[in-house]
Amino acid sequence: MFSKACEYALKIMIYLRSKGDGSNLAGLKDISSAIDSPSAYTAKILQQLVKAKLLESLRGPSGGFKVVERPVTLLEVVIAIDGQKLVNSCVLGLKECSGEHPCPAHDKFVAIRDHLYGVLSTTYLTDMSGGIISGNRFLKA
Amino acid sequence: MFSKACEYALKIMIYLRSKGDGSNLAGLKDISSAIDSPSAYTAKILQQLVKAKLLESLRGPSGGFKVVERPVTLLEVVIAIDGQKLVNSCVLGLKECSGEHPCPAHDKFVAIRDHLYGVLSTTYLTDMSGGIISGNRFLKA
DNA sequence: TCAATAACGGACATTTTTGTCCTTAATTAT
DNA sequence: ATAATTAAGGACAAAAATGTCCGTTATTGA
Repeated sequence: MFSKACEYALKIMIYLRSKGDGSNLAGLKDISSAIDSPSAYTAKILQQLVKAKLLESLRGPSGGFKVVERPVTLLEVVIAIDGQKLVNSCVLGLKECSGEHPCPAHDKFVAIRDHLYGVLSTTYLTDMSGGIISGNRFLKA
Repeated sequence: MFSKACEYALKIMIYLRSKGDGSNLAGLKDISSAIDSPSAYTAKILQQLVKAKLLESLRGPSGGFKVVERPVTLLEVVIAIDGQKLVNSCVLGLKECSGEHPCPAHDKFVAIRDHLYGVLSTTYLTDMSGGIISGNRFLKA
């Protein structure tokens, strides 16, 4: 469904939000250990999230990453890493698939896609971070 | 959502069903041109579908492929190529994600997954092939 | 000022997925 | 029988995704 990179990105964002909104930074090692991801690869994803303006970073000792102030949806994270394809492109891979020129699965999957889009676009990081803080949801095995 | 191979597989199956149930075979060249896929790669996928007992093949002149007699769902095709992961594994990639040990997105995605599973398991190739036969659904651009 | 720390960024390595090529085996029609 | 046709299957190639390494840059605190 999501690429590995996108799975990591979602976990990163949820984890960082669970650390609080304020000046509460987390560094690479902290993050990759919290979400159980390869550290160097995680660094690349953090960079992408900073470029996408979903994270802010500070260098130097006591530096790290934090989520931007405004509310962030899961959809923004997914699009930042995997692009629009999950939500836009034809499930059968047709270049052009629309009401005018539909693939055989078009209608059935419009409904699924709408459902997915609805969840991703209305679920905020804060909706996910509560369970992490209270300890009954998990970001690693 | 689906791998490229799985997209091809779904198109192959829908196309072959649209050719009729009987002794009406289609060969590799016919198929790969109908669904606009690389021929040699398509041959590999056809082999997988034969092994999965979703297709039968006949060699020699006037040979080719046809769908097995019984009704086949989209889910069977997806599982034959992409395995169980789309329907089973955690969207955030947790090894173990369940009601006992859920990821933060667990509940929201159970609903999406159920929706997807429902469509895949109740949609048959015949439901998709009608539009191809009548010419108002398409398998290539 | 200097050393330590942490993000940045480029190059490289590995693995998986996608795609190609070519030989072999089976079948049909001549 | 033989030639033509078609699927089967192995080996290889290219591309994309995932993952690693290492030097550079910015910042902090001593």
